[in-house]
Amino acid sequence: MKSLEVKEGLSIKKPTIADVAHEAGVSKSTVSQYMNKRYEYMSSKTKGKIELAIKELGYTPNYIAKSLKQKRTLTIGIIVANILHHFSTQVSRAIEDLCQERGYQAIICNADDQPDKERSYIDMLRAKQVDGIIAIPTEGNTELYAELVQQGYPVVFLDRTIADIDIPAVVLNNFEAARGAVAHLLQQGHRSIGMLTGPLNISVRRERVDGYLYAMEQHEVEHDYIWMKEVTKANAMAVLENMFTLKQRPTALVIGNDFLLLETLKFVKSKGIKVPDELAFITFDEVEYADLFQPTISTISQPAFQMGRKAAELLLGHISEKKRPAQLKYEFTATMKLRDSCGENRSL
Amino acid sequence: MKSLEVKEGLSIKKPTIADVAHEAGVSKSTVSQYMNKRYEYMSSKTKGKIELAIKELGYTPNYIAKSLKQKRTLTIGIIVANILHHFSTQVSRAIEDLCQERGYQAIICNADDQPDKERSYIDMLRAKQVDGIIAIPTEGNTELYAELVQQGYPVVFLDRTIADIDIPAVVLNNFEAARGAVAHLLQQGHRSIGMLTGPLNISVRRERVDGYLYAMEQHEVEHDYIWMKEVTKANAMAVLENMFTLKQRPTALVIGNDFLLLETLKFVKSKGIKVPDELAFITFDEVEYADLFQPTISTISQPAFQMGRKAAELLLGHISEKKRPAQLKYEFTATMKLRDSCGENRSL
DNA sequence: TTGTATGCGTTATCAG
DNA sequence: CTGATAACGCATACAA
Repeated sequence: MKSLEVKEGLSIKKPTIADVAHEAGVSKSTVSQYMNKRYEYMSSKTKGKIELAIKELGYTPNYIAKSLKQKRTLTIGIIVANILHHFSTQVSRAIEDLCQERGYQAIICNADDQPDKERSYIDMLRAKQVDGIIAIPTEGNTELYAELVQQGYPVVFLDRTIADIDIPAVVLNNFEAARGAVAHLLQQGHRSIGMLTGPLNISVRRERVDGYLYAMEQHEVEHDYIWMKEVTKANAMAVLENMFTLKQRPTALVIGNDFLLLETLKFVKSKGIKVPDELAFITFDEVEYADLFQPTISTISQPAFQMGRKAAELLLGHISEKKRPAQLKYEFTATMKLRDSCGENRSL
Repeated sequence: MKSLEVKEGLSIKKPTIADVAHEAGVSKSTVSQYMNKRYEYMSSKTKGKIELAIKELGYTPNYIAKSLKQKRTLTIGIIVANILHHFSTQVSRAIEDLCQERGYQAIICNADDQPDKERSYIDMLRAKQVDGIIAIPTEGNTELYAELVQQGYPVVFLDRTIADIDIPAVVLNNFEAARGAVAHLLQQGHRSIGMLTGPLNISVRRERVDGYLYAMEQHEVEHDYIWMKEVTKANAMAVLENMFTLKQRPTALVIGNDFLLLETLKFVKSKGIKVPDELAFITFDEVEYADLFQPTISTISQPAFQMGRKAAELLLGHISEKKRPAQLKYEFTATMKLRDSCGENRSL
């Protein structure tokens, strides 16, 4: 009963490799060999002694010491925009899964889209010597990222990319996704189509807007029918209300993310607007209730898991191969899930 | 331009405290003093030299080395049931926020309710010398937790507790929450009330079932009207379908979590059941769409943020004070948010 | 096949 | 006020 050794409630000092060596009557290096499974030239007798000593003492190696020596921590950092967003949790989960498969651990950090927090997390992660970083970056720390890449430090961007920075990025084909959604709405007969997006200080959103505008222009829609609305969660309702008092108001909407979807749903409900007859919409991001809502909600679904996994593969590859991924951009495709809210099942 | 020093794309060795000492013409210990803001007996001249050298070299301290020396990592581990659950992300977020305030970092691990994964994460976290652990525990590693507590290692349980283990826990008053919900339904005139819960190998769920049964018995409901259904996400639909073919089928339901809520909604929708007239329900866990759904969904809402923050306070307190929290149980109260789905706004 | 010596980058102790 | 030196726990080259 090893528990007998630790009667007192005091914090017990953990046994070290030296203790094991002493207990087993061998040297530290031999124990070290054992721990790292270099059994090749080890007599089964010493092996047995060491095994016993380890069990006896309840020895577990100290990774901190190991890391200091080996200059790697088997840990990576993830910097997400906000862990409360589905997309962030999904990619985190995917990254974590791959890490576990490969013996790595991930530290998840919330930058909240604030460059200050982002910087402070990067600094902390580096101080902790994490072997690499996967980030959903803001655009406020480009010099810092440039510095990292220049030092040969493994970094992979996810979801977003930053212009002129030589860091591989796993992204969605946002332009095409938005363009396709708008094209579908146009084809359904809509002419006045709105786009509701979060602040355009983020590449992803700008690309989506570009796709939207491109589709509208291709279809030669009059300028009066183009409603590109840059909103925050706080003012989305007000903007919608205002827009819908106007004559040429949109009959369809492309919504930028699940948060804005909620605002839209709130708006629609409060005004008693009929979906999709009075207003059709399709939203970026899959939501769990898409199929259950009345009407069901059309979505532009991102392969979040695959994207997260890909990012992790690239980063871990970079770490182990010691050379950065070949491509600079790994693009994934969104899939439209057409349901009732964009008028799929009605005759216009 | 410090960037000039690192022309080659090769991985640059980071400057150490020794490099700074050399550059500044002082000793390592003096630089160390400086880094730790022990300026008391330091001439402003040396201070300046060190400052300059640090900037010159772009020196940042190595926390791994620091941790090895100081035997603390300023890192804690969080073991959650599943990061894809809202509750887990919310508590993680709350914990992380407090950690950041106090200069700690959190490593989030997904145990997926699998004791094996849980054990392997605990081992890994300990190997990495994290200063403490917050866990939503399974009941498959009680000996391991017993060992930890016996070693005086800081652990706090969250959401769940384990019998006979001397570890402080932050929990919901599940019994009372379930009892209250059932009492409300009874008061609304329901008699046949069902309870849909996940597998009962988890204390939280058993407590809720106890609360449910207590309320039913208090109200002297006949045994035929008690529908306690232990289901998984996979078979929930089938169980519901089966139950609703029966004569004494429930007219109201208490749902155990947001996953089962989705299944119930799917069921209700596929069968065209009218809520709340043909079936009323209330669910544990707040969902973002509760107010938007048709009908709006009554919820039993947990103060996830406060619970997470409390757990973090207890753990960080234990770590810094070096003695465990006074109480063994910190109980939070759920709040019922009565909306349409449990018949709040209709006359029976 | 195993042991000895040295260093990883810090901090702590104690002289000076 | 500052510096030399010894840890911290492990891995590795080299010796034996």
